[in-house]
Amino acid sequence: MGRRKIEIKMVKDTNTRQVTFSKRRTGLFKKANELSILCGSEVAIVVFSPGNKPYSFAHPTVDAVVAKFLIQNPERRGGGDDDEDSSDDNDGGADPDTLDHLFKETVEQVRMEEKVGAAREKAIKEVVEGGKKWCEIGELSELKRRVRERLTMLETVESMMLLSHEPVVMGTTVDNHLSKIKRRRSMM
Amino acid sequence: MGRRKIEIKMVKDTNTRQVTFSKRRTGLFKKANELSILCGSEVAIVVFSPGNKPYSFAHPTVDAVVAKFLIQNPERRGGGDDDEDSSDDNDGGADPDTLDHLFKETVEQVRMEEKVGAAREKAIKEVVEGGKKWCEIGELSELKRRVRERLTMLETVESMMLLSHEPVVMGTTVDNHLSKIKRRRSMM
DNA sequence: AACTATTTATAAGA
DNA sequence: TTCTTATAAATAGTT
Repeated sequence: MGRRKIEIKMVKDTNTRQVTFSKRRTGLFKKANELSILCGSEVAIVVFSPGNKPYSFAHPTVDAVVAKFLIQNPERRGGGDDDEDSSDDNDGGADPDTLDHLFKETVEQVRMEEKVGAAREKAIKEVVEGGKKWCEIGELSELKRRVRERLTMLETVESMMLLSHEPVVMGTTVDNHLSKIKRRRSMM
Repeated sequence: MGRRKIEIKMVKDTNTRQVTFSKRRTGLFKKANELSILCGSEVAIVVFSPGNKPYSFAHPTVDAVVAKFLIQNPERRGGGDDDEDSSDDNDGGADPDTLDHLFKETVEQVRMEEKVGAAREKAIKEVVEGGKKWCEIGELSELKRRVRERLTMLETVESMMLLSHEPVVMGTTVDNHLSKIKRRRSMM
């Protein structure tokens, strides 16, 4: 697509490589934009330049699209390189905004978290194994505090769920539920 | 780029839209592949077809690239639509595999988790606010158990870090550290 | 950053 | 869906 045909292999000259990156990244994002408009599809692209600067294009958002992807593909884990995805043939969507879907989504998001958590553990292990000195333990305590908070939150939600098995008046707020819980607890 | 020029706007005919999607998705992934080879860059693309099927291309992996992106861009949160990223001009890389970098990465990963956690909370709240019935509380307990496990892990790691302030013999394993910790605890 | 000679992607059509 | 092909678009090398 230029004065000459080029082979698709690493461009050696650093300068040329950077220029190629710029031009092609622009082209790629333009194509992605057209695709999202023409077909109304959600798209997310993340790419790092040769100098390791991050660039992204997304519609509506990297986070939204990637989260949706990870949720729909929970069992794609551990795999390898380059991947084209999606099983096979005729386009059938995921289930819509059913309650069941919401719950599954929730569970999958937690699984996702766990994955990230595992990566963090690995990183920490590597550091500790290397026998490095460490001086930011204060930050770790902060993390612990946050995890504890989340545990509390989970327990609260659990209570809320239990309550929601009762008939609930439409428009009832979370706060209402919470005060119900508190009342129950104070009765114990 | 075809027999006629087309306007970039939603293709109305469902069939044509699906065909356009297929062709353009292929083209987009091809371009992404070329970019990653020519410039040695990491790339990840996630896109949903008009029928909501997920497709992805990545080098080396969607997870790896996206995680790296989220880690490097912790403060891009809350934002809106279409985005091109990266501040401005000349390509300067992120810091290499320093210890400090590892720690930051770790902390950012936890932040990422929290974000996902927040999304989950939101989903749960929506369901509970809607006053829906729920029957899978068993799953929630499972989540609680996992969070508790993580808290334990964090505490262990903290101890390991404290120990690692001592001179450590190269080749010392995590298990060695753990037994040291256990010994200390039994002495308290 | 611009400029073009070329190569490449792709809209229609089969 | 896959292939063909006329044409639009992207881009490699150059300035």
